[in-house]
Amino acid sequence: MTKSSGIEPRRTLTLRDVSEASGVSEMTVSRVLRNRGDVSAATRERVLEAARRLGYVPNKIAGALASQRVNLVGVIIPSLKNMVFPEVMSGISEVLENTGLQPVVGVTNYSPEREETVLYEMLSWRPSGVILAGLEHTTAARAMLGQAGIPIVEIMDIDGTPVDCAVGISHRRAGRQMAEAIVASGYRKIAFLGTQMPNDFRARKRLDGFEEALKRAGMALVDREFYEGGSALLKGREMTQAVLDRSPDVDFLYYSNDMIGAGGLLYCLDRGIDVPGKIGLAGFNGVELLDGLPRRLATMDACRLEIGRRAAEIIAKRNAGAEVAPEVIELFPTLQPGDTIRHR
Amino acid sequence: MTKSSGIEPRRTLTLRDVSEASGVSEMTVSRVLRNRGDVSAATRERVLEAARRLGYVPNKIAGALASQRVNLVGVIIPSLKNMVFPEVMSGISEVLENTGLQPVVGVTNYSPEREETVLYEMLSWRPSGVILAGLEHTTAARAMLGQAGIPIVEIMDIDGTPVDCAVGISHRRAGRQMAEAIVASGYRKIAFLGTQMPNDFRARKRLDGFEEALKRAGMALVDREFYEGGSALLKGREMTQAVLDRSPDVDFLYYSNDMIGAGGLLYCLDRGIDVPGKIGLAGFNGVELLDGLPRRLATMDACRLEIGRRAAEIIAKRNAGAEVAPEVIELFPTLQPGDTIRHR
DNA sequence: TTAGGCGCTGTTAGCGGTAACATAGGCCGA
DNA sequence: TCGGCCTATGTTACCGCTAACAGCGCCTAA
Repeated sequence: MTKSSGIEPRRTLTLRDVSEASGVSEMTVSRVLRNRGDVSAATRERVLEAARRLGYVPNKIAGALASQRVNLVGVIIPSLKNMVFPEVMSGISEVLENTGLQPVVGVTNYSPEREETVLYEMLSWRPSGVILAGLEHTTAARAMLGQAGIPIVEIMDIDGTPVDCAVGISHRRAGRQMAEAIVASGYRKIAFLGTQMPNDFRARKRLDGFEEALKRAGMALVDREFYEGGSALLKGREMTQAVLDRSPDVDFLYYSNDMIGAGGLLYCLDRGIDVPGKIGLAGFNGVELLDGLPRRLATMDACRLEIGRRAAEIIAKRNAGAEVAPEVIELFPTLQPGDTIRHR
Repeated sequence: MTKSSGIEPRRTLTLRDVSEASGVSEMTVSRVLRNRGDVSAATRERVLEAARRLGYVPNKIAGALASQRVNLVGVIIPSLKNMVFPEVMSGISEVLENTGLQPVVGVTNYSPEREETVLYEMLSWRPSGVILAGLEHTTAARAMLGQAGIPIVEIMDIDGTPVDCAVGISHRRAGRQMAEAIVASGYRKIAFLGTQMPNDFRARKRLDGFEEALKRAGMALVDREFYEGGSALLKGREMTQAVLDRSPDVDFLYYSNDMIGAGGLLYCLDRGIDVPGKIGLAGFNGVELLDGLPRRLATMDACRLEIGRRAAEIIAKRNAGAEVAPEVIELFPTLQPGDTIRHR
């Protein structure tokens, strides 16, 4: 392979190429391409034509270095497989779309160490802001966030102390509310089914709140079951079976998320169990999927879209120059009783 | 808010700060931080200590500009809400993890124009490679890809001409195979249920292949139904009801994806319809979710994880200096008959 | 007539790193 | 003793772009 025919992009194009092709200085080209400063219509046209013809793509690396501005917002979340996070992303993208800012996603797999690494990596690109899930981070991560000198928004959870801003719900309260609703409906033998993950702090907090409310009502969980990995729907079935076999007198199953809750619901229906008469069920998140189930699972909406939106708005506002004080925005999930908690 | 107490990071730190704090040149600090070149153990220790103490985070923007190397790989996909893509991402991340390369996701919402914009944005960061879904792009996007001078891998689909490399399955063939299996099982009145999206080229190709095979068997679709947006599971129910009401003699429902297929399956079971005796069902993708359903939906695995892996491997190999020729890697999905196609 | 302003364009000096080369000392064998 | 070579470190010149300012013609109001 020596030299092939025709016009070939030997090296990637720079402003200089466009400048030469259009007969103006690099600076003028830069101004045209960024729509900044005054450029005559004629020149602008000439430059744009040349840029288009050459197929010039600006080098943001150089631009960012020179201008000390980077239009990126780091978003750090535990996983993409849990539908919750793509929905948060939607909210974020939607708001950032009109601000010139662009989200960049990093995934931690629920590992604080991984989060620290991802954060370091992100900060090294000097983004205009960072949005990250949860309030629990390694010491080093907190230090980095504190030093970064950019807006930071911790999302999903507000039970704790944020580094800067926070947008989310109180999972402890959510757990409490669900417990209260269940108890009020007359259920007495309640079991919990959830993930094993020690780093799913929010699920943990929901359980804490749940147990706290039970205790206050003079009750306690009669059984609990945990899982790890695999198809959540299938795990929901398996865990439900395990619990019902082990504790036949259970009359309510509280799941740490809707997916396993849905699995449990399908299992109960398969078995012809009277839901919500004999056994009640509830999940958490309010995922869209539930709408298609034979019966609507009781759940609580985690305000995912709204959380994303609000977080992005904070970043955008700060980025536009507003000197906003650190703030905590609490959103309030609504309990959707569906058809799996009996009324009374 | 004037001046607060203590050590405050007035401006962000640079190599010079670390260099001054540790008494060596910037170059030596740079070498230590990148583990490149010879540095004495004593110096290395001193530098690392200083960097750690100051909380220095390298500036990759400057580094990238100077070294002309960017360890990013752009990944452009239609959506994060369709579980297929997070799974492809997993495959990509898994492979890139050990290469020093890092994926950066962009989402197009199935819009070619949006894809063009996202691509332009990404290329302006001069990534080491680009992975993008599908073979259909705007003319401008194709031109950019051709000019970029970096490895490009188009994934998911191989029915067409890639710009550079491609990894995927033949959706046309997949549709054909499914049709053949259905016909071979004795079903005769077949309906199609799918998305409205004109830009889901792969679903379109599956349908094309499907109809082609039907035609070859002397048959044709007896009905078809399309949807847009909303909960796929619920839409699957609704569409199924619509089709069954309209065409009561239908004996097979072919869905363009598993999610609506699952909705259809739940609907049929609710109605007490004999599946697969009276009506057979099939979807596409082989999503994990299906494992938890009361009955296993027939489907075809789209090789998502493997596609992600292979694509990332190509980028990694090229990035490591290998002069690989453009290649097309075809993967072969396996038909999983599940419990919703009758045997015979 | 002229100072001042405006519209447009160019020049200069970095942004914060890294490649490539230079240098200083120490050790070795011939 | 000396050249050669290695190790550890420093120096210099950019990478491609933009902020900031300078310059030039032309118009306008005093």
